[in-house]
Amino acid sequence: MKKKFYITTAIAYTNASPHIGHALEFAQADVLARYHRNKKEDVFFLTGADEHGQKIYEAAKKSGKSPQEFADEVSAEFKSLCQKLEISNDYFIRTTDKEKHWPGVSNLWEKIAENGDLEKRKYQGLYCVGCEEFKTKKVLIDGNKCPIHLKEVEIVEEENWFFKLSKYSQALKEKINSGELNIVPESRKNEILSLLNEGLEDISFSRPKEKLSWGIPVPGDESQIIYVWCDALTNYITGIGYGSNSNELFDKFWPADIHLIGKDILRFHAAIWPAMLLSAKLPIPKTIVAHGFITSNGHKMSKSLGNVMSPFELIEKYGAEAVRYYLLKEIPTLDDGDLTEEKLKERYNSDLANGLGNFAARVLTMATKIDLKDFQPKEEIILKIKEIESAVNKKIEEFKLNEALTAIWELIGYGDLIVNNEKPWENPENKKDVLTGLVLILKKSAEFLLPFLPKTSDKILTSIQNNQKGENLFPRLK
RNA sequence: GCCGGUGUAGCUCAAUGGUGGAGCGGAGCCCUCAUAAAGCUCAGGUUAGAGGUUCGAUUCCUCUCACCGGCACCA
Repeated sequence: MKKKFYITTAIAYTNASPHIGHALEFAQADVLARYHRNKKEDVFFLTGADEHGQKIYEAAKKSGKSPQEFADEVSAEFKSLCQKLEISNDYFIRTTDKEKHWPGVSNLWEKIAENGDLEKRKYQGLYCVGCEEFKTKKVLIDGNKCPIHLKEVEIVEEENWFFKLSKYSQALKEKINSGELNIVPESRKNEILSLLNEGLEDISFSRPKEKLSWGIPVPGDESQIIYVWCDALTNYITGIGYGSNSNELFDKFWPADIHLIGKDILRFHAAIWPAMLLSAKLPIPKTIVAHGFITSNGHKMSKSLGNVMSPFELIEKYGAEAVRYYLLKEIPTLDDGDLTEEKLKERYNSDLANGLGNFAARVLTMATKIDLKDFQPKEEIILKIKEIESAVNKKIEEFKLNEALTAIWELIGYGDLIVNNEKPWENPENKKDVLTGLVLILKKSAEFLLPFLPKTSDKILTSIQNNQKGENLFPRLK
């Protein structure tokens, strides 16, 4: 039986257009999905959009649209980004999908309720009338003033459904310690463990309809709307059919092998989500991978700093493959990384134009001039390729995609060196064994690169197959 | 405040209890199959600072400084 592999990204919150950070997460998940597909595993790759919540409701109102129209438009942008970045997702789940998503959320809610883990309680909070929302003590000025309105907050009571998260602190700790729930990287795992050591508190799982109008109603309690966590996190199972009339995909793919997320939402994925599943008596995900953020010139990207980069613009200007390459190579997979257009150009020229592109051109130019049938590459080359292959696989499985790329480029550099040392152009007929080796190196490089740069790899492999030089893969940038 | 992490060549980072490495950028040399690409050589860096353990530490311990992250209803 074929091994299955189910990977998800976080679903994007559609209160604003995609930014480069979304592109990073898409690209990383895409590499893993393609890698496992190439290993002939049965892969399902899910991404999607979180389209509920008061923020979206208000953003829609501001732009004079209905919340659904607004969500449709922004979601379309995310779908378009996926396409332009060559993301190979199998489905795009939307939380406003009443057919695909809502029934599963209601279903899961009921399962959790059946287990006695939902309870209606009075929630007492510090409320700012100006903001129309509750504030935590931490953000208040002088302990009682709203930081935006500088007015004293009021103590307001409202009713919420609460999820008894506290029950699950110990169970989660055991699952994480035993490795049943794996959290990558180690430092993030330790953060979660220390959080669990302090003990989790129950959390509210719904809001009164007056406070949160845009969302899924609580089953059996029309006065309340399901709050974001219970709604959004559930996408990971509704995206593969949980709660629908066909459980085929769900039965096959759940639990997720990897939830790839940003480090900012780790707590929700490492604590709340598994606790919900435990309560509902469903299997918990196997691995949660938290990636870092992109800075620009060392600064966090923000609209006020004016250093926000549009992924669409970068793709338009440099091509999807170049953007993918930069995100995957220059941003360490599990850490923060920096992106500027200047660095992107530098990387493009040094690695793609002068490295891969030029190597492909010089090898193909020589190789296509002569007939290479029946020649064998040297043993040494075959060994080198094997060594690189196992390094690449190991790095990918450790989620160090940038280091996997470094290994592939070591192979390209090895090939360049052979060309210089052997000078096959001087007497091609007597150097057929050398050229055969070089073609093999190029072919293998392209194969290893398939998950990272699918289009480029295809072009190289096609050129080799057709024995044609093909187009200039990455023209040098000025 | 509490907990954790990091601090190595201009930049990004790797490594080891015993004469400090790679990639990129920069300088020089050289070849010409190739996208004026590739290859070779060069950076004299007190491995943040101070102290300790040790025959010997950059790698172990302590302290100081700097920076970063976590400490729950912002998704």
